[in-house]
Amino acid sequence: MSRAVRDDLPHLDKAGRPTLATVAALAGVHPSTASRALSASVPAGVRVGSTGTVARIRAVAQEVGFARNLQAAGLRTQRTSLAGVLVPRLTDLVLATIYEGIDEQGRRHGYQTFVTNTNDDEAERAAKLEMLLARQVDGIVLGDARVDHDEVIDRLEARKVPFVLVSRRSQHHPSVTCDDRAGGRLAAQHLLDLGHRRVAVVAGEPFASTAVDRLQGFSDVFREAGHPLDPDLVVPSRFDVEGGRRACQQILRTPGDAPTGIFAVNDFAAIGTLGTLRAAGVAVGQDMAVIGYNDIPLASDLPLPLSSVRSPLHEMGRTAMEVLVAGIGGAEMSSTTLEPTLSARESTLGARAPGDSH
Amino acid sequence: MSRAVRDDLPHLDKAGRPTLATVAALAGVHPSTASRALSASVPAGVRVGSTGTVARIRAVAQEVGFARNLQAAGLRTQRTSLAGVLVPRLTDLVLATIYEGIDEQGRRHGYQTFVTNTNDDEAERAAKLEMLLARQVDGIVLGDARVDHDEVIDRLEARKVPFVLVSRRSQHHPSVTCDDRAGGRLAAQHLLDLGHRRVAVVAGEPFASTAVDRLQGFSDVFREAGHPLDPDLVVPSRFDVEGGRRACQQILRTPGDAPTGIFAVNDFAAIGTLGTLRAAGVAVGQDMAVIGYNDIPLASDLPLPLSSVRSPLHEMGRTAMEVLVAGIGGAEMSSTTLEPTLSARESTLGARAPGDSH
DNA sequence: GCATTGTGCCCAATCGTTTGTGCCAATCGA
DNA sequence: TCGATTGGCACAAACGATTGGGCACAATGC
Repeated sequence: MSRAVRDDLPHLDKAGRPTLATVAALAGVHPSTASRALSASVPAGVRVGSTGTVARIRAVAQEVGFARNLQAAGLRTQRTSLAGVLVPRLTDLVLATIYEGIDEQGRRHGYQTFVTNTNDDEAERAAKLEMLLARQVDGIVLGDARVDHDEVIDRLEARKVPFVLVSRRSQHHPSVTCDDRAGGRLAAQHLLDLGHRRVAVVAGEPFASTAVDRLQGFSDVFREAGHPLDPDLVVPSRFDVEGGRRACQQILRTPGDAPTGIFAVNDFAAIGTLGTLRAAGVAVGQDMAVIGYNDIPLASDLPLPLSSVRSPLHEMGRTAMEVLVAGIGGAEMSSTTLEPTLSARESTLGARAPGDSH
Repeated sequence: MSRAVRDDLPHLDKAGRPTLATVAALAGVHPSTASRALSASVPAGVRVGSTGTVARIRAVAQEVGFARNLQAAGLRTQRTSLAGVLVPRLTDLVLATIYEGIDEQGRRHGYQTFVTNTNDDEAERAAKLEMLLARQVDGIVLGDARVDHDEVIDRLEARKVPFVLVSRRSQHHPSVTCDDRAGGRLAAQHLLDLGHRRVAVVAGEPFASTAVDRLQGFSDVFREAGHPLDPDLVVPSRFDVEGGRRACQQILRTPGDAPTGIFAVNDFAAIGTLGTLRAAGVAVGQDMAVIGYNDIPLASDLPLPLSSVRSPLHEMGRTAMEVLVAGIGGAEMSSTTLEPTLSARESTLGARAPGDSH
């Protein structure tokens, strides 16, 4: 373990930490030599220094606990090995999971990730983006794109910073998403197969392609089957528990025949829906089928296991970072779509499938 | 809106972005003058420039879309306005919520936060810490401290970087925590009051003070009441759903009288517990009481609302950042403890309290 | 009208690294 | 033994911003 930073070293920085000059002086070489000796990659055909010197310099660096000042290095090299990540909220497990995939893959390529919340707020998005750019990130993963026109994307293009969208698509821009339309279709077909004809949708935010596409796919299937959705039963919502709760309350207040099934475009909204139904005395799985989206880890462990459409969140994050790294390297970036699958459980099947687990 | 970065500007950086020199040249002043004109704070008694010049410089900066290179600025000023945050995992809603508090309060003081996962792994913690230090963060919030000896804390002290612990305490180091011992006592007293005498604990990770202290408080109350815990019914666990599931399986396998109540030191572990109990055909709320910890937002909306001890997560994060900022400013840092409260619901009360909501 | 004060800016050094270039000495072939 | 080569390192110039010091000029006081 590097140890005991001595206080009498030469060329310490103002915080008292050893610099490259410290190491160089102690090893009796020039800072430039120290820099080369400590740079990880063997610089191909370049002058690399004798093995003895390199070893000596590395030993000294180790001993004084030298840590390269990445700010200074980045200033010189114009690369930070930093990827910016913009997400709506990290308290949303879906985004947190995607982020983990991004970070994991980034690390494989030597990138660190700088993630920040935007709360889906336009002003905040712009401000956070500027912050990331000011910190000279090498590229950006955008997890909060708007489906139609997106000012943040415009800026990104103007600045010529490599970027990729994840989770949500926007127009033609390179993105890594799950096939949300197909996922919506899966949910719809499942409910149709179970005999439901009049269903409601907790539809999420209209500016998010995830919500829009899932609803679209869902709606298509019911229309094609001759049972088009009742527009009054399609209510927008936030993506969290509270959003689902409110949307479900509105659904229950809607006049006309009550639906027999509810599709929530997000598992947390589905849980809020379950809460509201329970408070209203509706027996989920019997009187009402509920299906969510994303298949978060706790869906199968709920007191009433939740049916859901599984999207490969972690993989989505990994893939997005892979695309970004390629883009930073100068490659052309293209979009990727991953496939969702259905996890049917008791919230739609009723109490007849106790053996479901994962 | 700053617009249309023209391509024919002088002194662009290598990525084609305008620099301070660009702005200065266009405004017909020296870069130093531009720097002063663009620095936010009015430097007390220092020469500040004529209002006309300042306005002109600012206009130019706006027009060419100048964004200060924070790397270069940080190199010169030795301040990054960056606070590092180390957490076990952001997919843990508890930590994600604390992080949001940290970030929110940081922003108030002009800090950005650089958060990263450590997965509670020692090697990863050390590596991530070095990374943050290499990026010259001004201070660090540590969300994954070990209760006993913590090597990361040692390093932090050696480097003389201001830091504060959050959520988990460790020895005498300044920390902002919830009174976990008191929280454990609340849970215990609640179960005792309901008549439970033989109870099990899904105890969390032994290196986390949160788990240790909650268990300690819980255990104390039962011992004081003359019903000491059966050590076989206290099983360590991870803090997630899967961890709770496994721990509960072990509890169910334990020979001897079955317990009538289970305390999980974390809500996700509690949900895993619910899942396992359900699969085993145990009726929670009737045959078995379950109480969790943290009172996450979905606890009240579960198909069977979960009793829990609420800890003020967001506030904990805010407070921690407040302490850190003071510490960076040179103030002495001291520990703060926040108070938990009980949220009793049907997972312990049975089906007789349908009116509970939040 | 002259000395004094103050205002508005520029100059140049500096933060800690990286990297193209060039010098010196050792090594090699003949 | 001599010239050509090359290995090993030092030099110095960046990167883009900040900041103490100082210069020129205008305003002020007497």
